[in-house]
Amino acid sequence: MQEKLSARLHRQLQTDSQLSLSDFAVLVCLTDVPEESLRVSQIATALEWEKSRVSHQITRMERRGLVERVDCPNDGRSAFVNLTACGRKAIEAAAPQHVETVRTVFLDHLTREQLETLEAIATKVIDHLDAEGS
Amino acid sequence: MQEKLSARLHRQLQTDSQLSLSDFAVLVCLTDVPEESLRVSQIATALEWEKSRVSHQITRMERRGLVERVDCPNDGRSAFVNLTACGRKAIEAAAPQHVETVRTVFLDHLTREQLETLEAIATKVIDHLDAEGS
DNA sequence: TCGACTTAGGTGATGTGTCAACTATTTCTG
DNA sequence: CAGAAATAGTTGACACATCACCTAAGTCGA
Repeated sequence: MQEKLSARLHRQLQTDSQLSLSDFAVLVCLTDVPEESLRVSQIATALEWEKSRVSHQITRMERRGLVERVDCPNDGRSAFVNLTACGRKAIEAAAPQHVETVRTVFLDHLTREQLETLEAIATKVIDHLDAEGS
Repeated sequence: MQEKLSARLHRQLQTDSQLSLSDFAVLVCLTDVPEESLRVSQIATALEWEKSRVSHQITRMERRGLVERVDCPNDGRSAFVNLTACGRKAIEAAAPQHVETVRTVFLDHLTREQLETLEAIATKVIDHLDAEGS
């Protein structure tokens, strides 16, 4: 189910908005903060991605003009990732349709009880995975 | 949950047996038939993978000696994929530990009811995805 | 203040997955 | 039977993920 769902959501986002789920995830992070700017490590923490994964992803997104890297003046090691106008436009255009798709291919098929059970499962399994140190 | 689970299972399989989940899936297909041999398209159907994905995967596995390609005498277009001794050894070594990991990181945390609910959810969602033709 | 350690991030190799285009071989049909 | 269409599989380009390793910059104790 999970593989088919991801594939379906990925295809929808890609077709309708030329964004991947990874692009979308990063853009959501950035739009979630008022400055529309985060350091690489903050994105990594938020998404639970490796820093190298974030770095590669940002490189690709920068190439397409969705975000831009800006050196941090306080700390010469860090780099800020800023949302560009193009990136903001992209996610604003993509989000409503994406949310709608999540509903129609997934949420709408679940009863409230089923959703609650799934949430309980996920919480339990994730807690255990996190506890054992991955 | 799903991402963390896949990551965890992948890491276990990779670390303990030098196999990826994809390798494992292909090997399972092959060991499931008495001849230990399938055509590319049969693997694609069984795993619901694109034929191109299968082809790439087989190329990589062939390079490592897990499987081998054999031309089909009846149909010049087809190719058989055969399990090698090395491949059989690999999956026999990997399977018990992998199954055990699936239990300890996932199944053991679910009650019978939760498992049944999850199954119902998956069936419903998958049926719908399949029905809409993608 | 000097050197060890840590932290932030980037890079290249390799494996993985998708798409579009391609070759070669049936197979079907007029 | 000739040519169109379907089928089997491969390939190359690119996006994505992980790993191991690297650099540069800050931090901190002797």
